[in-house]
Amino acid sequence: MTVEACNKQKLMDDMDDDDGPLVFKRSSSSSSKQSQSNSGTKRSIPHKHDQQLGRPASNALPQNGQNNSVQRSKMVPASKRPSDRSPLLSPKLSNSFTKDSAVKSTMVDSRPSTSMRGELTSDKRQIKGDNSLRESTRGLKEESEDSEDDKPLSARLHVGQSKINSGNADKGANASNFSQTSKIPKSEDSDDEMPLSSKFRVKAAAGGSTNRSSTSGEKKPLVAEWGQNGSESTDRKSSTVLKKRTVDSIKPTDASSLKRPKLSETSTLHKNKESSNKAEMKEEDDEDHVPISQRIKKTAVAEKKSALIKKLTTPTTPVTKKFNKKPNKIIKNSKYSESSRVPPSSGEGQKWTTLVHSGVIFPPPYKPHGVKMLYKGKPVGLTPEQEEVATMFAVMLETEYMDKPKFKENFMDDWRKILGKNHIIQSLEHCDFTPIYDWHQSEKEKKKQMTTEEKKAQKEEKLKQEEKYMWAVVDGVKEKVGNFRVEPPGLFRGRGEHPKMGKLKKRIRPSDITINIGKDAPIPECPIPGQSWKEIRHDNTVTWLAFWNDPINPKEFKYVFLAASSTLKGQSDKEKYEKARLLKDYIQGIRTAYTKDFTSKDPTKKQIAVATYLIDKLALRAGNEKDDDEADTVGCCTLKVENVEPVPPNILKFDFLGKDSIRYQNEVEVEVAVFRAIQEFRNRKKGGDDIFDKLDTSKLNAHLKELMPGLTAKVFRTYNASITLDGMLSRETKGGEVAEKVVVYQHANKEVAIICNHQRTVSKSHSAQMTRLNEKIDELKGVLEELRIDLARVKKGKPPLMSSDGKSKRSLNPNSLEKKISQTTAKIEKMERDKDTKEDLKTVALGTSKINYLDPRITVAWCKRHEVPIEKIFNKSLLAKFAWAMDVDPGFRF
DNA sequence: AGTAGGACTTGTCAGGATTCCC
DNA sequence: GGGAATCCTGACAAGTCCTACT
Repeated sequence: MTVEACNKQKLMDDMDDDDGPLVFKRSSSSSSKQSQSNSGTKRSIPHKHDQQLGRPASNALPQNGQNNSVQRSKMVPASKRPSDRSPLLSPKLSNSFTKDSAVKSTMVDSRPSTSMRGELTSDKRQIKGDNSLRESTRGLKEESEDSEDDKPLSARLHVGQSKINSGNADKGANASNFSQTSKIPKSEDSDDEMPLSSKFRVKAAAGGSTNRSSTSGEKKPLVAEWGQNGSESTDRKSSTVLKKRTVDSIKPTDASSLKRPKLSETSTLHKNKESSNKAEMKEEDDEDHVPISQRIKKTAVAEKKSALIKKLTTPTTPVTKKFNKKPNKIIKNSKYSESSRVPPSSGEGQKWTTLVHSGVIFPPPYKPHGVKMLYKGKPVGLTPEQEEVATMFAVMLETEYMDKPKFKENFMDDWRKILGKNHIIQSLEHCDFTPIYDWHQSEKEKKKQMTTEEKKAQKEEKLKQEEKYMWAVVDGVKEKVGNFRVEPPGLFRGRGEHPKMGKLKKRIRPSDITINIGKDAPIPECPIPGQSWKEIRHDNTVTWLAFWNDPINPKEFKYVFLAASSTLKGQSDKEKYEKARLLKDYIQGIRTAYTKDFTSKDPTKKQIAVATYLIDKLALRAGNEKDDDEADTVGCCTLKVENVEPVPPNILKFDFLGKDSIRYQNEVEVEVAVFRAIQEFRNRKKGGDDIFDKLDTSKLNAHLKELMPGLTAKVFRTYNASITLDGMLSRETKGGEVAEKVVVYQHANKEVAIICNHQRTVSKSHSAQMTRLNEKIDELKGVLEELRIDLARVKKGKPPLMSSDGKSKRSLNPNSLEKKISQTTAKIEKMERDKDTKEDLKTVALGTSKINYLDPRITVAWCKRHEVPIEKIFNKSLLAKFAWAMDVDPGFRF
């Protein structure tokens, strides 16, 4: 533990120094999704002529070089229209500024300067901006929404949040702890545990952290209804009945079970769950005034930490399985004897003891179609091998890749190798792939036209062929395999401006594949006669079942792993969240330490401090070094001078391409010390030079590990995401319908997605869908108006109005009319909610954070507390993936 | 200490499956 | 019943981070 004790006065001084406001601005530029040079340019609709490639009519494509996707987000009706919601709940509404406004909002750190969290947290921020502007724009809902859509995700949240905290100021409660050590358990609602980016909303409602005790949900824990592990799962379909191991059973030493031994009990005593939960809740109620982290007995905390530390440094001791809740599959008279099983991760990095599987399945060999493409207008015959590659290109005619010279160049280079030097085809310019494209389209159409029976038969046939590859037996437990299909050959579709896009991804053969399997297991038969596997290994320290070298980048690998629902994956998932939870106990000290180092004389220390601050505050990725043959993207450690522009007095403007070439744009007001440090790091450097020249991810992570065992840069992302969800759910869930609670969840989920910059392309049909919705709403409003008139007339004894087609309507009694009116009103409200939600989420991808960053136990516990069926939040595959989290205590807090 | 290799997680999208609505 | 909307899943690209080697 190298976090040094912090001198309180020194901190205060630092704080005074940096006492300026934190500003989060929206940038005025358009969509933050990607930023390729040609981004946003709608492609014209050529047909055969424009590039001689025979490209048919095409649609405009999204900016990151990928096709638009259909609307994917799950629409959950909002409980209220955004305009009716508290502005505190709606970033969008609270920031109704016009598109062109350069600085949309400003947050001020209004915290008393005596706050210990001081310059780090900036937790009490206020809108500095012009009230009248705010007022005047409040009415411009539609415009503001539109303008919001043009904002980078990263900026949206900050802006949105800015209004949320107008100066509540109960910081500093933990000040006395602050200087002691970096790992002081503290109040769960302490701002120190909140992501810096979302702190300012802390304590928006009184007793925010304690509302878990106030819901009726506790009376009837849903877990009982869901079943023990919540995963009904595909597993049941399996022909062989095997035993399902649970994560808890594997990891009896798990931190959380140490922390709350009761949980395990609860899960075992299934029938008594209700009462036991009640009892637990009562206990929690009694302790409501005590922060959760302090409720845990100190020894338990110590144990938890030491357990984790141990896990992180030494292999876990094998422990006999303690519980075996609701085994999904049990092999009758199995050869997989239970006694022989050892929990994964036991022994020296051992992940399994026995492993049986059937290897991988290969795509079918290429079937030539014989359709001739044109070269200089004349049909050209191609060998099947040449035709196969031509077809790969032809089917991509309608994609944005056709606008990328690099793609075409790489394709042509590789195709030429197959065509041979003296082939008639010498230049892509003169190629017309339309005949092949058309053939492909007609094949697609034929497939579409197949009858349901034919489709079903085909599906069954496929399933029959694949069934045996779909499963592995790990330590006697049947588990789903993730990606058992070998990738078919194709053209590499690198994202962004990947230098290798368009290159031929050659066909993978058995001789390319290394199989990993248990020593005593039968070696999978090679599915292609006459060929054999490259190598057979029996390495039980890894979880992969097979791998081959990436044909595009031969020094990299493609692995076959178990599916996300497998115990092995679940276990590592749980460990990930436990590590992030542990960070909660250290975060205060870590922030103290890096704040101190903002002004360090040691340049490396100083860079580490500033980088850690950015990772903590903005949830940036670590930023590993990249080769020249990869897309030019950056993360924190690889930020270039040109990616961060300091704007005095203390604003940093970020603009860079991150993972998947997704653009990150954000303007953030930072500590003055950080601002100065960044200015200094940029001094005497060119635009393309690294800001953090003394730093790389290994140095940064090595440093982080000194602060907390197992801490790496990415843990901050998990931590920030999960603590944000936990906090928001806790603060913002009020009573009401399930649908309203689901909206609260969506809202929290959305904020996390914004923090993590999880974007998606707007669906092609979005605007059409919105138009249709508006039309329907208008229509219903017309109906409503008519009903009201009829009611008034009927009450006066007059007949109802004529219907729109001029016929007279049946006279209804007032009661029926009133009923109709309320039904129609409800329908309109629902549609308005749907519309708002749809608009709200058109550029935000909620799924990624749900799958990767949000501790599922937060969600499960919240569902239990508020009687929200978990199926409203998790789909079938998430339920399977998070089976390990399903029996969490309703009182669980991250 | 630096680097490459290796193993695993995170991320977006396409397209199939399912549901909704007329 | 059929088409559109929506949901879900798999594919596979692109990250992170650990470890072993030099």
